[in-house]
Amino acid sequence: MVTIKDIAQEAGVSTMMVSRVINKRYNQVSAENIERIEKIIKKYNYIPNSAAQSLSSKTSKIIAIFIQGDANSLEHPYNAVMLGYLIQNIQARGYDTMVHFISNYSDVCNKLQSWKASGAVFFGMFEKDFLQFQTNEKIPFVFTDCYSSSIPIANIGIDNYKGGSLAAQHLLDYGHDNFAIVGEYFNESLLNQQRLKGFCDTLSKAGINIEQNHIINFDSSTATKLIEIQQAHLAVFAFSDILSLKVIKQLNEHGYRVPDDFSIIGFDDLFICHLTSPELTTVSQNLSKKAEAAVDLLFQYLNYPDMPLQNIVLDVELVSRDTVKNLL
Amino acid sequence: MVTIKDIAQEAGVSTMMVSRVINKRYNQVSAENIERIEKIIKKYNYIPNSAAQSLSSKTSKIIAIFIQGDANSLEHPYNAVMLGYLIQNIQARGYDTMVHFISNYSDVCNKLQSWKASGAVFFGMFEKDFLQFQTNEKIPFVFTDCYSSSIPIANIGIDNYKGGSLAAQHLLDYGHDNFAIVGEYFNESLLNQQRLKGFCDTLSKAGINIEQNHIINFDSSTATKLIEIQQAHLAVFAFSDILSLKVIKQLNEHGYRVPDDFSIIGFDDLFICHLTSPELTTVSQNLSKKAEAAVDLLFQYLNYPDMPLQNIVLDVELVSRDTVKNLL
DNA sequence: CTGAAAGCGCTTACAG
DNA sequence: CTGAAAGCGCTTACAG
Repeated sequence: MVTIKDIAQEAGVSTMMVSRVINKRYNQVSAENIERIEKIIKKYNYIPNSAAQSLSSKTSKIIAIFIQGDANSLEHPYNAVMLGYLIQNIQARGYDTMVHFISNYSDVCNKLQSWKASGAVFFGMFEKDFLQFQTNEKIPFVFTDCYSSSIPIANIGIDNYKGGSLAAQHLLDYGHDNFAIVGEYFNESLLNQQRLKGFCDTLSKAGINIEQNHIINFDSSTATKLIEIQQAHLAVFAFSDILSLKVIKQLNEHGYRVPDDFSIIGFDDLFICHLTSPELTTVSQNLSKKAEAAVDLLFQYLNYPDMPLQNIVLDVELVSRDTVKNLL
Repeated sequence: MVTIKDIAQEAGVSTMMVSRVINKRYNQVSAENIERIEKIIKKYNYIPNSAAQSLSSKTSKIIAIFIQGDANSLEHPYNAVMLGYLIQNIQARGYDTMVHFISNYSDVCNKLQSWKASGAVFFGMFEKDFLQFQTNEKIPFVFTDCYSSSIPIANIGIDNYKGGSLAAQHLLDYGHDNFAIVGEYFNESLLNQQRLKGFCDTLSKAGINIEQNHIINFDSSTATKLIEIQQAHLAVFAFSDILSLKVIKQLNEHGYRVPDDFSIIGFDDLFICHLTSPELTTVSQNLSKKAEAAVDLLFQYLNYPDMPLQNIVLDVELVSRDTVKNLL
């Protein structure tokens, strides 16, 4: 295994010179030496030992990604796609990515400490305890979709209120006046509350109020409930695309059709929704941009540790496809 | 930051004793010392520096996962789920996972060398060049779904021939006598050829031969082709679940219904297929087991480097759901 | 069962 | 622009 010492020897310089070239501190090395050293590096296909670099510099070019839960998390396309884009963006910056599933606080600290990671990205649901990291560790953290009111954190999120509002407006535009909402974890998630509020506020402005029993926590009897409250054509706002598919499936099993009997509008705009027929009308968020923004923000903290914590809110847009019936 | 030296000092022993305890070489330490040292480790919540460990031991508890392609690879649920299970199994063994998207040979060598990874898992499509690793590097490698005839590699695959055969038999059992096959990359992938052969051989035994124009390379005109060759009810064997969904969608757009007008049978049995209606009949492979087998095999090579290269073939089974019409 | 010595391959901090 | 010295935090290999 060729080391910095071998390169230095062959170049007739000190190891420090080689180190400077490796780290692209070109202003500290003569042009002549840069060229000579790089040539030898290439000749031997020399790869620096990351562990040695880490040990002496007390940091490493590793970004840790923490996913709440276990492997099943990646069955949800949202998480899988998000993970993919995060890794890609991290890789594009010359850093390596470690991925960990976690279930508790100490797991995170261990992984971060032992590898001296440069930074971390969190995604999935995190309880308040998790958010405290920010204070206990000095390495930069970025959360995604963590909408916490109490604790200031660096976060990349989307405009959930607007998403709910766009969904409502679209349905109103298509002449709907009979609504239901299907979600999960209403109480535990600020995200859902924002979508709900955006939806209800917009309907409210049009003089429509949603009754409490039209707000449904998804389970196996959701279709039954929807059918019960269906006086006329009912428009359902589901809080994710996957949830939309599940609802459509349940309705189909009861012999009802979308969009003929029920309209439905989802949230996320996952690739998978293009494979269904009818194609899902949905509130679209751009995961590619979201991941990029998360990594951008992380590297800003990496370069400027004293930068104040930011909560970045990305835009959403409505994508009209085939699951909302035009009643006009 | 507390180090092995601090622990040793407080325990009144050498750093070697602490190192032995950390590495669980308990037979080299007195019971008394084990207890004392472990208590102090816990007290300070001491976490070993992985870089230091790696530098002196010339290895690290890192497994690298290489995915051919870029972030888009994870849009395919198969890849995403597989990745999740792999990470989970690696983590369960106390190792950390680095994930890399790769497009060429040298990327792999760099990553493996610089971190002194203990082993690597490959998934996605790999050309012959990639398979050569096995000889150029001494760290253990496991491929998944790499069906190479020429070069011996360690691989976890499934019984694709049987999968094709099961699909054919199921359709025969349901009274079908009119068949088509939809796949991708027929020529580049031994996997597809095995599925094709299993399917055709089984039909052949029943006295049925598939005409060449019934073997279709998927594109946007696939439904048109299927409709053209549909004399009676046509049974389509698609080489993946995702492909099945795409075919169903195309057929729906032409006004045809599954399973009324066409029957379809997929391959993989992804979670996502339970969300569609009708639910997909498919050849099921167990990704959880596949990932576990891959990690098991990798660790066997890690522990017994001289073990001969194995090609493990996992079983598949047919899962009958709602996309195949019973013609009897 | 125990420990002193040397070294892994780099970077930091300093001096010139 | 250049380099000698020291050290990062562990483990290996050896001796007892």
